[in-house]
Amino acid sequence: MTTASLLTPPPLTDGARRILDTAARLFYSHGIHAVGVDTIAEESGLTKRTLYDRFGSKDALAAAYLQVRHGEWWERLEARLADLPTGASAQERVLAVFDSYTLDSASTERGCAFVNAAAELPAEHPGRAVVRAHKQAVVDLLGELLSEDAAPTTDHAALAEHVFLLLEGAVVHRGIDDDDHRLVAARAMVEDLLGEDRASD
Amino acid sequence: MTTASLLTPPPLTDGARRILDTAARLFYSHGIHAVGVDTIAEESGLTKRTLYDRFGSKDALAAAYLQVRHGEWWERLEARLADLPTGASAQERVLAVFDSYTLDSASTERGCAFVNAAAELPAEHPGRAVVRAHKQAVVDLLGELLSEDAAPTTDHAALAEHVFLLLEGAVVHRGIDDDDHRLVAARAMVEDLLGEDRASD
DNA sequence: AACGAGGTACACTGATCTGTAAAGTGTGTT
DNA sequence: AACACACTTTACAGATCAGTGTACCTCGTT
Repeated sequence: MTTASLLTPPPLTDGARRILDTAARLFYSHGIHAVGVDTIAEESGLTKRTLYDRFGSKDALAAAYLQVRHGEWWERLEARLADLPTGASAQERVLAVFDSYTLDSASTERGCAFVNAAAELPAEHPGRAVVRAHKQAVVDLLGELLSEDAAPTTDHAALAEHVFLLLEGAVVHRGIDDDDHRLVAARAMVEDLLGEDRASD
Repeated sequence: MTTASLLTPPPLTDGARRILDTAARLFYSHGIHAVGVDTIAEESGLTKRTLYDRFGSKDALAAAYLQVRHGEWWERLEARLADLPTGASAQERVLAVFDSYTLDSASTERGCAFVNAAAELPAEHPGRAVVRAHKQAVVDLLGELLSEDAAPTTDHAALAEHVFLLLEGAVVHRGIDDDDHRLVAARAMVEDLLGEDRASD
């Protein structure tokens, strides 16, 4: 409930939507501090006045950007999960999370949008709450995927944290390295990790 | 050689040192974009003129900040490794890397300085090369620590990558969460990981 | 005594930053 | 006809940004 409202942007007018999409693209590629509101207005084909009428402040726009980013990520992942054959194992479903990064390289070129935002936003910025909510949602999702068919003896929460940290490390370095080799490597690690788990069934 | 020069700042005058120390503190706490050169000059008790005479540009100063940051991190870690009893296992030595984060909380409050910098710096910024060199040095170090007494059957490089990703994920989230619980958890995961490895000797 | 190096003081440039003021246009609804 | 709404245009405020020019001071070295 709290999380849902934190991760869902308010209803938007057409113009606001265009501003937000433009802001999302620019914020992700160049960072939030590096992009001015004038640039956003200009590139979206709307005016700064509209931007402020709709969003109130650059900080609020940045927070909305993170909400949009979460929404897109979540949708892409759910679509990928839905595409799996019925009865897909927990392992296959968790690996689909990694694939959603390696296969959509354009949207991961600069690493994790949420980590990047947290890196440059002060503690009191409204976007930081969105970042925390997003990360909590990812951990929770991994926990749910793992609890569906895993052995009752395994600690699903701990395993989810392990997979989560591998994922985070790999995605972050996707933004530092020039390629996705760490994502591929992390995927293999998780495959091993969950393979061993299943072997102990 | 290349790496060493990338990670070592040039010799500095006393004033330059004070400017750099001040910049390091402010850049880490608030981000590079968020801190102006006027603030750095003022807080270091020197003038902006001196800053530019010594460093030439803010970009160069930011790159030097990352070099200093790496140097301090490396020294702290070497001291911690030197404090270990002689004949300490690879596991103990790798875990010391994690301890260097959990036990020096002030310098990790905002997560990984290098990841944070990469998040806000454009691809062509000189600091990015320092970030990559630093991360390479960390992976290499882990690989060396692990190869010292591990079983010959294990793939040290792959194990080092695994530990590295857990470390990276945990340190990054140290800057997002309010506590170091993920660092503690990651340390335990590595303990397990290397424990199993030793059990297969 | 001369000189260079490190540093100070301070005014300044030109650009860019977030945010606001004021007045007006077009469209659809009641 | 009246009104709300989304949005426009132009202009501006006030701050801050990185970076420079110039003149001067104080050392230690030669």
